[in-house]
Amino acid sequence: MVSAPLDTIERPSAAKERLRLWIRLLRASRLIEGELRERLKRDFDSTLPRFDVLAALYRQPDGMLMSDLSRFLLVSNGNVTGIIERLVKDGLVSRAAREGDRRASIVKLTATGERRFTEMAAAHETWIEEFLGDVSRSDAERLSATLKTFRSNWEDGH
Amino acid sequence: MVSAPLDTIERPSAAKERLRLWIRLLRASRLIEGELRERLKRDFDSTLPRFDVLAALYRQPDGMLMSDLSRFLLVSNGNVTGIIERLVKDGLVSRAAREGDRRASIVKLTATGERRFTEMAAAHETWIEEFLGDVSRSDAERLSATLKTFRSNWEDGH
DNA sequence: CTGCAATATTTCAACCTTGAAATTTCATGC
DNA sequence: GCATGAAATTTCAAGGTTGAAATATTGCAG
Repeated sequence: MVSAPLDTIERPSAAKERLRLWIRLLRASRLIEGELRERLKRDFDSTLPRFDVLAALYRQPDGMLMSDLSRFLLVSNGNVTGIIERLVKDGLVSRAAREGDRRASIVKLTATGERRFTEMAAAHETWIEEFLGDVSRSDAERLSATLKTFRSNWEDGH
Repeated sequence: MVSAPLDTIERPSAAKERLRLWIRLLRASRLIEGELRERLKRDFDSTLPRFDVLAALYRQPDGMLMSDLSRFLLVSNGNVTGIIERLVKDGLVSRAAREGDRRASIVKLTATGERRFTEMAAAHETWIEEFLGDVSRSDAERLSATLKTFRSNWEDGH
């Protein structure tokens, strides 16, 4: 037993590789998020959290509960309260008590909100294409699959 | 010319694939960030932004300027001001005017800060291994390489 | 019915974040 | 010397974020 396993000598451990991955993942998201934030502000006088809420509601024409939204977006309840408040004030979202349950509110896009969102979504798509256009289709598929697996495993255990 | 190109019929366009990639990237970072935030709070009564600053300073024993920090961490100047304020109050970071230039402050870890950071960093590594342990070494390497390429291309153009 | 746990949301303090304006200090051309 | 622009940082308002405590409503066991 003179030598350690090859893995620990000849290249970074798998753990180090995963740590490096996390750091790059974080930096990439921050770069992209920062750029998106800037453009949403510039072109639509809006924000990323608002965009996320609109996107979630767009997929659910029958509306969502506040708690549905916070679960789906991975943010706290109190957070959603504030964001919805502003979207309602801007006329992009409507809010009504759920039939027969005055605790729950059902939140929907208004017609204006829907129109506004489709504009934002179109711009968003071209921006992402601008940012990630250099990633080949096969890389995108592989990466995407890895991240999906990660998330499934994660959510099963938590 | 009866049929469109195969790409557009048989599977999502490369652009859609990249959009999907972005969404998964974002969700993965948020899941991990959320979990890290929770544990840093629970075990060290600290936060992710503070951890990031300590990590940056740990790599630069001679200290950094406020502006170095904000550039490296991809956050605004004003942001760094507040975080450093709290770290100084907690005794983890020291601050002094740069020799011969009273505009600039050089920020360093204190001995306490260095000790504290190494504890946090050790925990951080085991957490990341817990989160990403299911990602194989080769997947980690591939993903990491793709993200690195993306970032290089990005930073060249901006 | 009535009390009490569960559910849905809001409130609040503390912190993070940005971008723009203000402040302080430095460097340089005249 | 000195104005004046550049550089480094701070300040500030507006918004995003969390987690814990408070509020309001519902459902249900007895």
